[in-house]
Amino acid sequence: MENKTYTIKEVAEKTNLTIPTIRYYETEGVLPPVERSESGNRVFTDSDIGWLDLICCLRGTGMPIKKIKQFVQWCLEGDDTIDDRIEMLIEHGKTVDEQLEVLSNYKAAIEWKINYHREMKMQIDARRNAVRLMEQQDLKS
Amino acid sequence: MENKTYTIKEVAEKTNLTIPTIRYYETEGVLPPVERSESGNRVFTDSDIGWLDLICCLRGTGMPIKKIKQFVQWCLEGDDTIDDRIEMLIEHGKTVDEQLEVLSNYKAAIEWKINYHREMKMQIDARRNAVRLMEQQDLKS
DNA sequence: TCTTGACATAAAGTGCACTTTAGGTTATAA
DNA sequence: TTATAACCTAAAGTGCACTTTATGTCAAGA
Repeated sequence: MENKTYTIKEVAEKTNLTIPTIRYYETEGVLPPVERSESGNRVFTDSDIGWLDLICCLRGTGMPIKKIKQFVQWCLEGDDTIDDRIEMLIEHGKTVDEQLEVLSNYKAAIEWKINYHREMKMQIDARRNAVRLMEQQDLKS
Repeated sequence: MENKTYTIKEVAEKTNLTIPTIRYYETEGVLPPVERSESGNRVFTDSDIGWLDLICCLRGTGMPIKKIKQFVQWCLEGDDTIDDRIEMLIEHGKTVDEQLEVLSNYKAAIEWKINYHREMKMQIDARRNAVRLMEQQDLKS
């Protein structure tokens, strides 16, 4: 289960990234260099998929590519960068907390809007029914 | 408190948008046309600020400008669009729920990473201390 | 009266994160 | 053996949401 390798297509399916995006991440240095077969094709390992999962996590929480690259480079540089890495993660975690708060406030505002519109709709329907009833009255007379 | 008017600068401060962004929203038709003074300057009301708050809420939850424009246009068209508006808000609300879930999963992953790195740091420090102690031993001998 | 600051417009520019295109190599299957 | 599919690179293109620039008007204070 550990030494399995994957083609770029398989990795794309596993990570929900497109093939060009994965290549782009590697050429940008966000994804560390991937092993190659004799013919030059990328041969991905579970470790590479791990890096991509990390990249997705950081991207999905709004971290720019450049900063992710910085973090990954620190990881590759080794022990001396451990404090920098921890600090970056903690700082980033705080921004994610902020995003969560902002987002749930917006969510509440949207719910409020929905209810407001629903009440509006009730009134509109009531008015239409009233008009319809009046028209029926007119027909009868 | 209701008939107060504002300059574009004041609105920018109130909404945390830049002046060009507010103008951009109006020219794009996302913000309904704002009243003008005799000299052609925009004169904002609380209602305009309300629109901008809505726009910020929808933008901040990932709705593209075009769709916001659609929603605002529906609002201006009146009663007949009430069902469309409610449907859009409900659908959008669902995507916000998804965003919240994804984001809190990512947040958990980051916390996990932080702890992982902290444990790593403990080991690195322990190893460094061990080396330091051994060097002191060497000096004594 | 003149200058300063806040406003205006139209059009071009920017930054980011990909995506698309064009052209080429390699391995398997009919 | 030839065609097809999966991979490759380098470079140009795209889409979105603004932002910047260039140029001009207008009202108020020195």
